[in-house]
Amino acid sequence: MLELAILGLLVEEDLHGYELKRRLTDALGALSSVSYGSLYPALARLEKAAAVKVVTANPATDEPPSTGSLGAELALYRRRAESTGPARSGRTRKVYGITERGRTIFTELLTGEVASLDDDREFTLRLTFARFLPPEARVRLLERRRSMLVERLTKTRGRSGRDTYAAALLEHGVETTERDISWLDDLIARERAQTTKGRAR
Amino acid sequence: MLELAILGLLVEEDLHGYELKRRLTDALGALSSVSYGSLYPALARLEKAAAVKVVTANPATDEPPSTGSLGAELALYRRRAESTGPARSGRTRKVYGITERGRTIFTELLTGEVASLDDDREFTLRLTFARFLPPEARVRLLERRRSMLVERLTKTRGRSGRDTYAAALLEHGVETTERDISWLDDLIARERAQTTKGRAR
DNA sequence: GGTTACATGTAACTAGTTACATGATTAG
DNA sequence: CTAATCATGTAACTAGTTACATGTAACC
Repeated sequence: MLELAILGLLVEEDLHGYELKRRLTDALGALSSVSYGSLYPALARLEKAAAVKVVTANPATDEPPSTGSLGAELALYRRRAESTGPARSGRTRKVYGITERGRTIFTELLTGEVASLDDDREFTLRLTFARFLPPEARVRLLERRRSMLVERLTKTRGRSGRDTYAAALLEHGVETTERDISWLDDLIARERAQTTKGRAR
Repeated sequence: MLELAILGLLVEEDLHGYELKRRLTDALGALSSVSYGSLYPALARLEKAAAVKVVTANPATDEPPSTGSLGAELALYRRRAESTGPARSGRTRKVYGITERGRTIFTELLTGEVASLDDDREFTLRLTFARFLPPEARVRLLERRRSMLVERLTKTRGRSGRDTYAAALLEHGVETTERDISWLDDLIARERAQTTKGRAR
């Protein structure tokens, strides 16, 4: 999960560990405030797997040598001045960039039919980076999540709370899940409309 | 977390590991389908800590020697015939009961101002067993959760999604959190009404 | 008499955490 | 010159998972 998040952030811009942590904590928010103790080892693993590589110790004066795809170049230029900052650093920092191999791994992790979408954090993370997926994969993701929630509902309906609190919890859970489902329906509908329009159909 | 759940279930009735697992998976539901690989070691730890003890290999013919508190005796009798079943077993099973020490630990875990309520699962679990808490502690739990959610909201509001998906996610998150807060407000109001009534005030 | 469900347990692994160690740079 | 912030990294721990190993008893 952490690997996916790191790669997702690096797709659009080169970043060093410290900054990466900040983004993970407050951009991806409440769900995953990552610690350095997991971040740096994760970066090391990714580097060993050739998914990322150290770009430089000061990113402000660096070559943007055709990142390969996805119109990321724009963001790259914009950000370099903005938040990675001009030549400012503490201890020498290691700025990481994603490799072509990293992009492949990223897509695999993001699509990955393997993992269970019954983990809310997992789904949230994937949807955050859904813009990097082709439309069909996006719809698949949304629909897999939907059927998972429907299943959860039918399971929950069979139960009843033994007291006020358990009952309130159960009922609130059902309502929340129902809202989640119709929210997904909206997203799916929008997605289909988009696709259909694109195909001029 | 697992320890808390186990003790919570044992407060009302003696159970063996296999049955405990079933309850944890479908009674406490979607949030935590526990595996035997964590359940049995947890039981062993609890036994070593004298929080639980093995009651018997067949619970149907056992002494209910004044469990000590909380009107749990009723449930005890009810359940013994019902789900722990009459003398039915596979391999010889170990039925666990909670000890007086276990009850103390349970209450500590349940009240525990230590743990972070930013984990949704943690809060859900606690509220599930909230009936075993005194009213004041219950209100404290609800209000701690509430302020945590308010804080989450203010943090989230400062951000904006960079594309449709991230934005939709953010917006839906805000709405869900707002609903959670007003749900908590209801529970708190009900709790206060109850307390006031009890005090004839 | 074999499959299914009941039942307990261990070993190796996963994915993170906290606490610590270290050091550079900047602001006051 | 010293405190705060930036920055990277390791070690020990936490809380779970999956896969395996073993065995009983009921169902058909």
